[in-house]
Amino acid sequence: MTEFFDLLSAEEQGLYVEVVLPLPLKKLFTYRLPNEFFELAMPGKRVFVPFGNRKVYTGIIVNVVNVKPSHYEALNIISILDDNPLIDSQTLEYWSWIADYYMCGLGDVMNAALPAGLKMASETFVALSEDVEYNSSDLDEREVKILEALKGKEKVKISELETQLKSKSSFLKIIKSLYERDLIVMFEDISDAYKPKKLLKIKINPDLTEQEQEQILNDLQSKPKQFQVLMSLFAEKNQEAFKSEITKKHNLSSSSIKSLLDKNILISFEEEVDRIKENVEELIDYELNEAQNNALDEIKKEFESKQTVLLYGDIATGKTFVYIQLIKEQIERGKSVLYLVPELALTQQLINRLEKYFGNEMMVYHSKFSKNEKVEIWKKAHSGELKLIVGPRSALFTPIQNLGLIVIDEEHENTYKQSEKAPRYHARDAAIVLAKMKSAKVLMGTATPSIETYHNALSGKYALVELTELYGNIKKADIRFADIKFNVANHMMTGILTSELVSELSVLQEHKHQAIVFQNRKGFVPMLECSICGWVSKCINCDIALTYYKYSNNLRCHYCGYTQGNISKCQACGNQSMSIQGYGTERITEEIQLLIPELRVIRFDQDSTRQKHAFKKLLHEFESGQADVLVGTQIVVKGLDFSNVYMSAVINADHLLNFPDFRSFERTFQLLTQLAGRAGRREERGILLVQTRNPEHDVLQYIKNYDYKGFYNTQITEREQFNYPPFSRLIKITLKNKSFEDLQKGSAMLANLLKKQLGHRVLGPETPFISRINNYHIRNILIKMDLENDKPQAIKKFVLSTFEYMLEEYKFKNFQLIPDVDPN
DNA sequence: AGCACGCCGACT
DNA sequence: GTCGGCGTGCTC
Repeated sequence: MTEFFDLLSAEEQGLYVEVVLPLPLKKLFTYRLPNEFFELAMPGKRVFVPFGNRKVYTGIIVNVVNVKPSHYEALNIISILDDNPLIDSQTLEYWSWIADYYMCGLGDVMNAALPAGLKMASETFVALSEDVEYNSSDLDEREVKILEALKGKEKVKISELETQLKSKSSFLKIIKSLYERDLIVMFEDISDAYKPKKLLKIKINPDLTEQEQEQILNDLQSKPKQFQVLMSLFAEKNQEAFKSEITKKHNLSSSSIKSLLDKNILISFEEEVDRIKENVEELIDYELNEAQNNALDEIKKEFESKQTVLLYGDIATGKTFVYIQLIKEQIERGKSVLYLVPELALTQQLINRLEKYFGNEMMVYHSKFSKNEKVEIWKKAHSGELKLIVGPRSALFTPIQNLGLIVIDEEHENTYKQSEKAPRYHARDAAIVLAKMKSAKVLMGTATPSIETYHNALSGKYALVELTELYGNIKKADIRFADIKFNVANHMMTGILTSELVSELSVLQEHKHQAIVFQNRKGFVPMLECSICGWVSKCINCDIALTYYKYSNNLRCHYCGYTQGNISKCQACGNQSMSIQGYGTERITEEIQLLIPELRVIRFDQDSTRQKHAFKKLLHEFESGQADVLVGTQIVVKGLDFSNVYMSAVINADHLLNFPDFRSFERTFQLLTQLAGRAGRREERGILLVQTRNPEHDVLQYIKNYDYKGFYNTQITEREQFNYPPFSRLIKITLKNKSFEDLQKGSAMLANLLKKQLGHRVLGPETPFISRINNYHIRNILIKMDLENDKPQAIKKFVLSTFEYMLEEYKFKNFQLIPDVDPN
């Protein structure tokens, strides 16, 4: 009786699943569960669901419920993709935390967390109808083109067809009309699902008796090629090998293999292989020095009572060796480790080193890996096979099992914060939350802690361990200032190079030294200015001066890519007196070259390293001594260890110091200290030469004296005084709109709405430094939340509901409102 | 995010 | 008059 009743109620109500979709939408979507899936449905499993009138997406079940949605008819799910949940409940909880804390949708988190190969979506395909016959004269030129393109093909992605034919927007209409005349068919298909890679293996037929084998060998005397194949297989383990490998190794032809297969002497079969090959070099060992050993012991002791430890150690104290030892111990205990690095491209040396210690148990999570490769790493992590994953912030989402420790190298790096797109998370902070959920430890290391982290370490929230003894014979660089003001006053400047820098550069070759020259990209880019009226060529879409490129002799916008060619004449006063202002790396390279022609100078920035291997090539060139000077942007500061660099130089420190941002001093300290660490790492003491108009500047003096603590003290006082982090939490709201007036009105309105409730916490709207990008005008509103008295989650909720309220208002529907929690 | 619909300007 | 641009709304 009860059974019958249950059945009836299931029939009446049905079972439903609430699903996250990998889209930037806030809500979950509810689907009906057909009877055959009742048993299989559970949170964490992936499902295929229809969405909109054609698309199919991969979603993840968040809840299984038995309440029928009241306002709409739920669609059925198409299928369940996993036998076991891909995402466990703890991970789902973690995702929700990120979504709530960073004010984005769960779908945004899902999108960031799952590799593309695990969230397949349908794509529209088109193909010719069967037995289609058409008369070209009945059709127009473009219709014929489409039909021609489809000829002989099973199916073509509609998006590919569109790009292939370079069609404009009438494309879809033509497709539609062809479809209505039954000339073509359209259907949805899942493209690019993960496919394991399979290779063909060959093996000596195990059914052959020994006598038969001998007989065959005898018979094959006259066929030396086939004989050779057989002999090489006998040498292999299990008398089997991958076909492609064995042909390569012994220079065999596949035709001789084929005849052996035909004769049934060999058999063939497919075997799944890893796409990611590990170059298992011989593992090596090392020994810690006394200081490192002490640090290690201290860290372990602190871990007994604290979750998070900050290892504050100067550059070149060998922090990496301490990490390695800790990782080893974790692995020995059956735990696994996540090792976060700021940017993989700049960490090659570290990765090579780690590979030597951990070989196959470690894997790098690289954004350049293909879809399928990423899925393989994911699966390996999921299965517990991997013990160490090294990667950038996104590696935080790999499903590593049995997590015991997260290492965050160069904790202060701002690349740990994702700002461009949701989820706008800070990997350092999110890692700490993850570790807490998994009862794992966190070790952060840096020579220049962020103010927030050091504050937490001093206040006892984190433990603090110091490592100050320099490794080997390394000496800290001598930091000197070259006074631009003095140079200018005494006519000693050559372009932008001070006499001090020139004289150092001119003796480089004589002393067989190398140098690194740094120029901040943001601070000073070359632009074209009229020397009579001061008019500057600006981008037509963005509020920003166009950057001048010498080699292509044109102007380009860094934000939208707009280019402009004809640039000899001032468009305001008409004079032919445009001159280059500002100095990019290109101009600096040129100036050095002009002054000291025999110096070999390499330029290293986003432009010169855009091509895939250009980066490595340039690095190698410099490393092997084929160049004397490396000129570059931020990229030269980080992680590059060149043993022969005697000097690093900064073209203009004032641009760094004066950058309008409460973190600009902190960043200057970090940058210059790191740069100093790049110079003179052998027996000889190197120098960091800083060009500035203000050598007496407090911050520069702290840098010169390597006095982080002194610097920290001034900073923390200032942060407290102006109520900046770590004494407050920030939410930056960016508003974007095409209409300038609407933006003005809307941003004022939002600020007022927020102020009504939050009062003095709300700052702005403010016009950012670059106030228009791609024809969108931009305003910022900043919310400072009090750390002690405010409830951040309540404020965030209020902010989001205010967004909704505002978007409901007429004219404000087309606003982009982008919240960024803990902005950089 | 994608996709359809519907409203306006510039062209065969 | 139509083509094709873009703003608006909706997706279980």
